[in-house]
Amino acid sequence: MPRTALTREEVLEAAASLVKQHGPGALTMRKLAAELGTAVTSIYWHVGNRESLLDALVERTVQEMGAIRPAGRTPAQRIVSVARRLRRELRERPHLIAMVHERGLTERMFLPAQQALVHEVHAAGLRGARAAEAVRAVQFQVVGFVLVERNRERSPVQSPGEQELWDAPTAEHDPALARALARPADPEKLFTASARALVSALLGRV
Amino acid sequence: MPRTALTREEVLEAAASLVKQHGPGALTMRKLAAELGTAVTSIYWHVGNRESLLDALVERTVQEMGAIRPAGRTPAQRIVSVARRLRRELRERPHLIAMVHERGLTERMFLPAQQALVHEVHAAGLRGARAAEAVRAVQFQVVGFVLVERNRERSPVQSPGEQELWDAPTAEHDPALARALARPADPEKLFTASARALVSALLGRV
DNA sequence: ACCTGAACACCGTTCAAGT
DNA sequence: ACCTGAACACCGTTCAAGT
Repeated sequence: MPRTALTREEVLEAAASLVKQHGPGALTMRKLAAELGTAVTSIYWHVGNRESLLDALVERTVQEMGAIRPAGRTPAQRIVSVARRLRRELRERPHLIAMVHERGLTERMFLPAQQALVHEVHAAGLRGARAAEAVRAVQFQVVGFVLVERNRERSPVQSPGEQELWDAPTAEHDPALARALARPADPEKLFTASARALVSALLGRV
Repeated sequence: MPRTALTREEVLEAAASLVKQHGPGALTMRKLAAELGTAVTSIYWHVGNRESLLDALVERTVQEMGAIRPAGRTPAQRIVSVARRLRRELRERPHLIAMVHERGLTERMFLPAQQALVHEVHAAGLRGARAAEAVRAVQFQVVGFVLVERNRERSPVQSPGEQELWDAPTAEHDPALARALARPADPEKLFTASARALVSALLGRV
C-alpha cells in the first residue's frame, strides 16, 4: 500500500535536509527512501538518479543566492562590502556551496555579485579590460578565500601545526611575527585586510 | 602461488599512478589488487585500509613539494615570483593537491614557502603582526586562486556562461568591458596582476 | 502515472585459514 | 611474516511486474 503520493519536491526537501546536516556523502538513495517511507526505486521515478538529484539541489542553491546590495560611501568601500557580504553568504551554506563548486557553477552563482562589482568599478572610473580584470580579481579572491578558510576549519588540528613550527629561531629574530604566525589566523580580519589591499591597489586609490 | 613479494612501496606506487591518471575516485581496492596481481586482502596487510593508503599518498606529496627559491630584485618582485612558482607547483599535481586540501594539510605543505615569504617581507621592512598578515594574505591568495582556477578548468562549458550573460545592455554601455568579461579569463595574466596588486598594497610600495 | 521487489554489478572491510 | 578466498554489509541502478 503506497503512502500519500510522493512528489519531486518532497524528495528534494528530504535530500536537502540530509545534505545540510551531514554532507553529500550521507545522502544515499536507500537512506533517503527510508526517510521518505518509500521504496528506493520510487525515488528514481521522480528524480532520475542520484547524480541528477544532486544537480537539482545545486540548482536550488544557485537560485537562493540573491542579489547583493553594496554599502558604503566610496566605490572602494562598496566593493569591499560586496566582498564581505559574498563571503558571509557562502559560509552559511558550506556543504551546498561545496557542491556548487564541484559542479563548476560557481561562476553562474556569482553573476548578480559580478554585476554589482561592475557597477562599482565603473563608478571608480575604470573602463574596458582594466575594469574586467579588477572585477575578476575580486571575485577570485573572495571565492578562493572562502575555499581555503573552509579547509582550515574542517581540519583544526594540524600536526605539526604552525604553532610548533614557528618557534623563535625559525622566525628570524622577530618574536612578534613568530607569535602572530603561531596564533591561528583570524579569518575575518585577514579577509577584510586582503580585500582592502587588493581593491585599493586595483582602483589605484584608497 | 604468490607472485614476487609485494611491498608497501609497490602498493603506493601503483596507487599513485591510478590517482594521477583518473583521480582518487578511480582508486578502488579491487582495481588496485588487479593491477598488482594480488588478492585484494593482501593490500590491507601492507597499508591498513583505503583511507590510510590515501593518507600515505598525501604525505608523499607534501614531502615532494620542495623549497621555493625567490627570484627578482625587489622584495615585491621576489614575493610575486614565489607566488607564481607556488601556483605552478600546485597545478602540476592537481589530483594529489586536491587530496592534500581535503585532508587539511595545505598549511603544512606550504611551510617552506611561508618561510621564504617571511624572509622577503622582512627585507621589505615589515615586522611583527603586520608582516604575519602580509605573509598569510599572499598564501591565502595563491591557494585560493589555484582552487578557483581548477574549478573553472574542470567545467569549461557553463550554461549560461559569462559569454551569453554579458551582452551589451547588461554591461552598462562599456562594450570593451563586455567583450573582456565575455572572453574566458586568462588565469596567467589575472594571477600575476592580482598578486602584484596585493603585494604592492601590502608592502605599501611597488 | 506511479510504485514495487528482485536482481545485478559494484564497493570496503573482517576474519579464519593457509604457507 | 605474508597471502588467500569466503563472507558481510553496504552501494547505485535496471527492469519487469504490479496498480
